[in-house]
Amino acid sequence: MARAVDHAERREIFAAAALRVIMREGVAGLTVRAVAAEAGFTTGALTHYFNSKDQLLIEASELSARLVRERMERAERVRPALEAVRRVVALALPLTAETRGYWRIWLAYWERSSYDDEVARVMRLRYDEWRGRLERVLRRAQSEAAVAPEVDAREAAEALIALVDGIGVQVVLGVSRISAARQRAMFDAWLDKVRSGRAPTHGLRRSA
Amino acid sequence: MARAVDHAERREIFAAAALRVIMREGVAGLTVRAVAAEAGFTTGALTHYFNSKDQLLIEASELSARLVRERMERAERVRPALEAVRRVVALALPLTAETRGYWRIWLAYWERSSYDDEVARVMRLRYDEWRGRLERVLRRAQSEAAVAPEVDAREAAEALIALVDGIGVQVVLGVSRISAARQRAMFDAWLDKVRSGRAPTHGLRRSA
DNA sequence: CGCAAAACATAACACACGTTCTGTACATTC
DNA sequence: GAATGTACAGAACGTGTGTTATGTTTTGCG
Repeated sequence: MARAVDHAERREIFAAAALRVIMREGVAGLTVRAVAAEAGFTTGALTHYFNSKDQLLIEASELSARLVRERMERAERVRPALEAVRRVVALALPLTAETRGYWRIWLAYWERSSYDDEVARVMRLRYDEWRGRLERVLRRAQSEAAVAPEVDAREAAEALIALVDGIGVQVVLGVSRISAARQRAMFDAWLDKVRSGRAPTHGLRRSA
Repeated sequence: MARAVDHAERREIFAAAALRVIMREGVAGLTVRAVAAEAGFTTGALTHYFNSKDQLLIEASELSARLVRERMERAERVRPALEAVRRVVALALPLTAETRGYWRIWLAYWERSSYDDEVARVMRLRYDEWRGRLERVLRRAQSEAAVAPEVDAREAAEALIALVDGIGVQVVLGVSRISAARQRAMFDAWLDKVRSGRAPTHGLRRSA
């Protein structure tokens, strides 16, 4: 036997390269040759770790999820809960260049999932996780009386996802330069609808 | 000379076929052979009317816009203006199977526009038209005192577009079965924020 | 009619793609 | 230090692609 390299690590290198290719040229530009070159290898190396392009596509998607998950979980634990809602959503909004890159990737996966069942299945898992996270933190905010008790947490989470997705799309398309401030304002307007009067979270402003 | 067929009509036949192919298999499945077969012709016929695939892609996009524009313009003229807002948005929401088909097409064009400059240019025009329409009808509603005067029509239009896009994405992905009723409820909740108190449009409920 | 141009069909072309196959350097185990 | 399987490189293969080139039918006009 002979093994000097970490198998999982190499796979992640290729997955990360795939994400960069998608950011630059879309899923249509995602070829095994392009990914291999981006990673600094040849197709022979890539096929040694992935025996199909579909596997690579899925693994890249899972990498992108893993990259944000840790930060999301940290933001979710913040107290008070209403501030956690703010931080979690702030991580999802395309406020930074990095997040805008992720939005381009997600848009690509959305398109593909509309006719690729395997990708659709993975996307569904991602959304369940995302909705669950929002639902959880909204419920916590309710228990702290920061969100009105008559609000249905599940429906609120779905509405919030729709808002965030809508903002993400417009920013990626560049159809209207929605500034970071405007993104926050749109989110705050939504949050105001949902909040109960006696929330003690006033004056808490986050950085960019 | 010899011409028995309407040139523009034939082009539209191919453009419509392209839309159907995109609906069924995404932009990745949009091949000149597939479109020609879908239209009941061969590639020779297609190239007689379009000398590049990109031209076909753009023309198909313009067809999809034209198909909804007429209905949009009709809905926009409805009075009172607040009801026009409702109808225009209802046309955009993925309430029917037909509209859901269009959403799949638009999603495909979004993805492509993130790395194809020509498609991005066309998409930008579409969005300007769409935002302009919403802005116009919202302003009219303001002049009828159905929307609060302090609302910025442009910003409100952008927020509304984000909401509609977000709903559209979730429905196309099928990540959460947002019913037609829920879609309307989400829109109504948004509209309530924007309305002034003395709007005379209560009790007016549209059909599905 | 005759003929020229339009409206197609069909085939060929060059290329890029995912996949597979073959070859080779190298680290590890005996 | 040979043996052996890993980690790659690089080329080849078959297929599907957009485009182009070459036919064949159809249609209007003098």
